[in-house]
Amino acid sequence: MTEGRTKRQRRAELTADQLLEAARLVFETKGYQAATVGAITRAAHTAHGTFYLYFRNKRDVFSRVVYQVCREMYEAGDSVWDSSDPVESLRAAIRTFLDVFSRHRGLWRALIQGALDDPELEAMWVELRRPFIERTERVLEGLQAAGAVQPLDAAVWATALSSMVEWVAFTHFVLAPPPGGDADPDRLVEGMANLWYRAMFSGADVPALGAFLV
Amino acid sequence: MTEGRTKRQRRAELTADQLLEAARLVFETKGYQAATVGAITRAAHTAHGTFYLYFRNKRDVFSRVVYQVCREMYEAGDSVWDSSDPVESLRAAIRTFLDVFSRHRGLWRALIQGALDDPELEAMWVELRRPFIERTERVLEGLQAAGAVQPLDAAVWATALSSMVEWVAFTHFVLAPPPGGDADPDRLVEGMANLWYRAMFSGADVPALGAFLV
Amino acid sequence: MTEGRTKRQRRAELTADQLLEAARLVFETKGYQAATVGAITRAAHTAHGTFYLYFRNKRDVFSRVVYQVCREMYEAGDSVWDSSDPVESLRAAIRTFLDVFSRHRGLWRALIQGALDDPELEAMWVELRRPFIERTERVLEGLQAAGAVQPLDAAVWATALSSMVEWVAFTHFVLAPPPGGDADPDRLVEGMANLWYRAMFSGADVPALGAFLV
Amino acid sequence: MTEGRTKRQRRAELTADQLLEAARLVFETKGYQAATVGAITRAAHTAHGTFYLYFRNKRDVFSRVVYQVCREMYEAGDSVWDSSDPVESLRAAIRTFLDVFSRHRGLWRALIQGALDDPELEAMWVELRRPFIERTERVLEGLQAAGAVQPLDAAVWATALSSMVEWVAFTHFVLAPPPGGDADPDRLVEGMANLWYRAMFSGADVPALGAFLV
DNA sequence: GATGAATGAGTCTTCATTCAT
DNA sequence: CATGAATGAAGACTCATTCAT
Repeated sequence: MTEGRTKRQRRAELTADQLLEAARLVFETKGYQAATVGAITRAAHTAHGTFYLYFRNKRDVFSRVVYQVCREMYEAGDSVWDSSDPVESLRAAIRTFLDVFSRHRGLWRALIQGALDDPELEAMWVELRRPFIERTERVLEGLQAAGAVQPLDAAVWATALSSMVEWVAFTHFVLAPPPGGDADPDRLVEGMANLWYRAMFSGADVPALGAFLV
Repeated sequence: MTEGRTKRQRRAELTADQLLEAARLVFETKGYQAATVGAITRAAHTAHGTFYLYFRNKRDVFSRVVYQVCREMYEAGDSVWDSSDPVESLRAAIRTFLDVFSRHRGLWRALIQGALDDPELEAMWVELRRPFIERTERVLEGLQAAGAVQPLDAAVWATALSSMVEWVAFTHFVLAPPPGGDADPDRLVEGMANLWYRAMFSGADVPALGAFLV
Repeated sequence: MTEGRTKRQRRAELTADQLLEAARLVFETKGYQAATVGAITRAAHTAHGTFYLYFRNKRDVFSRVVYQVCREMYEAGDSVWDSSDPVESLRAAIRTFLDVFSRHRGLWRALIQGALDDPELEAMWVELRRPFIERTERVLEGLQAAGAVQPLDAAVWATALSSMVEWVAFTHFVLAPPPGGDADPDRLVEGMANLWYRAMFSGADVPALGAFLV
Repeated sequence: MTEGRTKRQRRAELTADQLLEAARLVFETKGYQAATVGAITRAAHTAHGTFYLYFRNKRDVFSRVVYQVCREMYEAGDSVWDSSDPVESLRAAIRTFLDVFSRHRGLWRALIQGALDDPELEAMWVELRRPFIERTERVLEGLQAAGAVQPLDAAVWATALSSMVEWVAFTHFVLAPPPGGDADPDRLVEGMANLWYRAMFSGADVPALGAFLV
């Protein structure tokens, strides 16, 4: 009896995994709106109706797919902050982010599509971004508390710097590259690490800006 | 004869304007995908078929609507760079951007939706962003040539700083604010101007970063 | 399990048959262009979407409907060629053709409409005609090889004679009869059989034609 | 005053001719259903509304276009029947028909489309065909009265022979040629002239047909 | 657990025709 | 005579979701 139930459970789990994996594939290649339940079940070699045994609807699978990937992303960022060289630390963090991001470019596109299509997905996405930003915020607060950087608005800076990396990644890896020049990831990493670094550790007084502006 | 033609032309222009305005309204409130030609003509008090007298299809109106707004945005940015106070210049530029942006939040949502839905809109959007970024790039190059800032990768920095402002604006004004804290535009402006400023004009040597990181 | 599947399959087959039959009816009465998927599903007591479960589109159903009828037509012609009386053989063949043709007059109209509307249907139609013509061609070649008829261009004759019967049938049974006199099928059969017969088995030398022509 | 009116009339006639010519072009290239009033006025460099000054609707222009061409066709057939060689006479008549036909293939397609689409056009077409058939009928009656051919049903034969040439022309010049063998017009002419000739002037007794049939 | 047949709402687009100028 | 702006009806096709087996 127990064995029977276990067998069933295993079958069910297998089916669920198939569907989830198929969904990821479909969302990745087609985006959120163009992905259909039919395409997912077809890719999972499952009957159409089976889908609704495991997921409430398209939104439901999607959020599970996204959740998985986000966790991976967040965890990837954990291991990088240990260098003693500050610039190298930043480089590594940014590079890791860009790596993971570009590996899932299709899914990112789908994520934005979904978030703009469905308020619940939007809320989910906002929630998923938060830990990333808050981690940065804590770093900045730490630096500040230690007197390593001049006073700054940690919350805003965290948002701004995170947004910067996120949106550069998006426009470079998700959008079709503009004709003429594809993105060089290394250059992006170097440039952003440098920017970030200087912003945090600057203290110089500088002359008026006006003269140099177009 | 001429009067007759002019009268007709004026009527036609009026109709076109009605449709364009109605389209803006509809895109702004419903987003790109949910906007239908029917909704637009209804809002414009026009027969359904009249739409196709002036626009090839949904994409066509949309790009015209977006084009209008983008021009407004770009031009709004032109008048700001004249202060002699560098930080104030930055503040003004960012504030202007956020202002215009938040006035068209619905349209921005629609723009991203459209760009992710339709490759041609995507291309258009990429093209619309470019002048903004290139303007920043020219500013950075000017500063560099004048020796006012340390050497930096102007192209990447321009992309990064533009992306930062754009994406902060998007996440704060387009996405539903997370429960708990709405964005304070002034604080965003202040924070980003400060960040930008320090990044550009920093020159300090700084201690190792590692110690302060979580 | 098997029973369940069979039951479902039977239901599905039934639905498909209903749709096919409804489609035949609709095409027959309305012609190709005026026939709509909506009319078909209404006639089949089916939801609109159900149609697309069994057919790709209008062309698809149509070609299946036509295919069915053409097979019937071709097979009807098989059994006739066994009389020992040559004229009677011809009569029977032509009469059979005219019979089947007039039973499906509406469909023939639709077939020509469809063929002139859609290149793929045109190709299908050309292909469906071929076996009819080629059968006649083989008959003519057989007669020639046996020395029963004088040398002739079998391919052209087969085309010409087939076209004759086909187009006479069309103009008499599909087109509205001209005011004044409906066609007498028997007379058509008799006349064409006679014509065909004489063409094949003539050998006489004849005087100049010119004198008798208007 | 009179001159003014005449000028106007000339202008009007010119416009009408432009429209008619444009219509012929459009029908010829697009067929009946796909031809639109818009396409015609565009080709005629005329305002859309101008069309309705000269024609009641699409059917109206179409029948005028077709009428023109049919007259040309009928007249082309007049000059051929004077050879003293009967076979050559037939050849010339058939060749002329095929020539004119193939020069207007597009219009023939449109004619059939129109006739099957619109009962009035159907009636017109039936009426246009009649003189062709009746001329043949009179020839056959003449031959019969002179004892040059054996008794035959002149009406049916005229219909049958006309249909033969007409439909062979249609399937060879209007329909896309089946892959493999395009039509050789000369061979068609020769074969049909031969067939027609033998049918009319045969008198031989022939053996049973059955043995040679597949 | 799994199946897959059935549903039906929802939108874009074309075009003949009218009529005020 | 000529213009061309406006009309609005009509139809194909997709797809999320349900439910009987």
